[in-house]
Amino acid sequence: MAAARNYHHGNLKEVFLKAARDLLERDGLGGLSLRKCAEQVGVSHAAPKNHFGNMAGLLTAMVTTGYAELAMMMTADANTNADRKRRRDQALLGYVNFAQANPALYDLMFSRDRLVQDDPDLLQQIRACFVILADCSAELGWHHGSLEDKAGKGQVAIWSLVHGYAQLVTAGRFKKDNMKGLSILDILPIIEPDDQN
Amino acid sequence: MAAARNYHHGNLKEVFLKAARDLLERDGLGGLSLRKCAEQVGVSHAAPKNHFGNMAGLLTAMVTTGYAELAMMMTADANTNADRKRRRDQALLGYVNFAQANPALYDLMFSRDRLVQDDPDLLQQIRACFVILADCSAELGWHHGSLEDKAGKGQVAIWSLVHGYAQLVTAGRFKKDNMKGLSILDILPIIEPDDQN
DNA sequence: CAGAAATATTGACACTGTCAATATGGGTAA
DNA sequence: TTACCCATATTGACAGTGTCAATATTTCTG
Repeated sequence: MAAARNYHHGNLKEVFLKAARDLLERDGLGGLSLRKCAEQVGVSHAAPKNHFGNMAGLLTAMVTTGYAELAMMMTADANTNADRKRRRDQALLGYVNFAQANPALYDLMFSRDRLVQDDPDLLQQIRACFVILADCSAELGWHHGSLEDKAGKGQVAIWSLVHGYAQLVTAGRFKKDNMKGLSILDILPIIEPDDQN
Repeated sequence: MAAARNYHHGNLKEVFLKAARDLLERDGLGGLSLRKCAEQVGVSHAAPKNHFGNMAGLLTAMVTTGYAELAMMMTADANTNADRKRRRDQALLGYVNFAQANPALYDLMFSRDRLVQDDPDLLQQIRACFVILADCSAELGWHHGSLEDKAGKGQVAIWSLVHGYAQLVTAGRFKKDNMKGLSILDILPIIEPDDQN
């Protein structure tokens, strides 16, 4: 069933995905190629066609697993009965940790081309991540606007903030002295300014 | 001086850059190739080597002009003697407008690979943009922390927020009913919550 | 056990970036 | 003007790429 033999590799799809992610993080998207992955795994250059169709299919599969892992990183400590604020902080820290651990994949996860944007699995994983983030924005201390307005603005705001922070920090854009060492939780108070006034 | 003839095109660099940007926005980064640009401009496939060295050089030149245009979009109305808050809003709107007008280039501007990251011109243009953004964060209504801390946090926060918003909105991630139609200024009040309490 | 389906290989093709060698023409100094 | 240098453009070649059709091998199924 799960035997790695000559023909019929057995679990080529998983092994190929892992090799592709390693190569992506090592050499960047420009250094990733189907043929290099195939060589690394030890199969012929056309083997991935059966599992991924084409390059866009491979990248989409990689990104889909990325969103699944991102959701796991955000909910790693969710089973502990901590209060909402603590769980929210854990989710945001997990989000940034994922981006820092997989910077090239994280970039690819927000690419407009190269992916099969309407892939059902991909869309589902994206939605799952957004649901977690939206929950994080539920109790932002906003003071005006209807409930619906506050919800929409809060979701846009927290997603923009954490995504922008994650991408910029992994890109090395925060290197000035007064910016170094700041975590997402340090700049999060802009969303809850009345916290300890 | 600026004559487009057979040999010695005259202003090939500019024309090539424009063709590359058109192709980038039309077909995405994956659809951009030196040879297509060369064909479009009407020169041989190796002509760009003299001006850009290699593909990374071309992309770096494109991104550098992108940052220059971004700075212009942010300061378009700066000469009018409007108050600081109005200038700040104009800068943020200009930022998002640039991203929406050049989504593929904007993505490339934050790519970690494919660019010559230590190019002096590129670094200078990035710095120029950041200075404008940092100025926008100068009067955020934060209530605790030292002046230095507030400055660093404010810069990280506003850059993260506007970059995240720009990339997510151009990626089409804000399509839910309660998120549609929100501009960067709609979610900016999270930074100035005491505004109209 | 036989045929079907899944999976992997081989070979080919057009396209890509890059480089060396060559050709062309503009700029400059004699 | 003339002769030369140098910037610029072309040509040709090469290895590497994704993709596809045709074929081979293995597993699954009735």
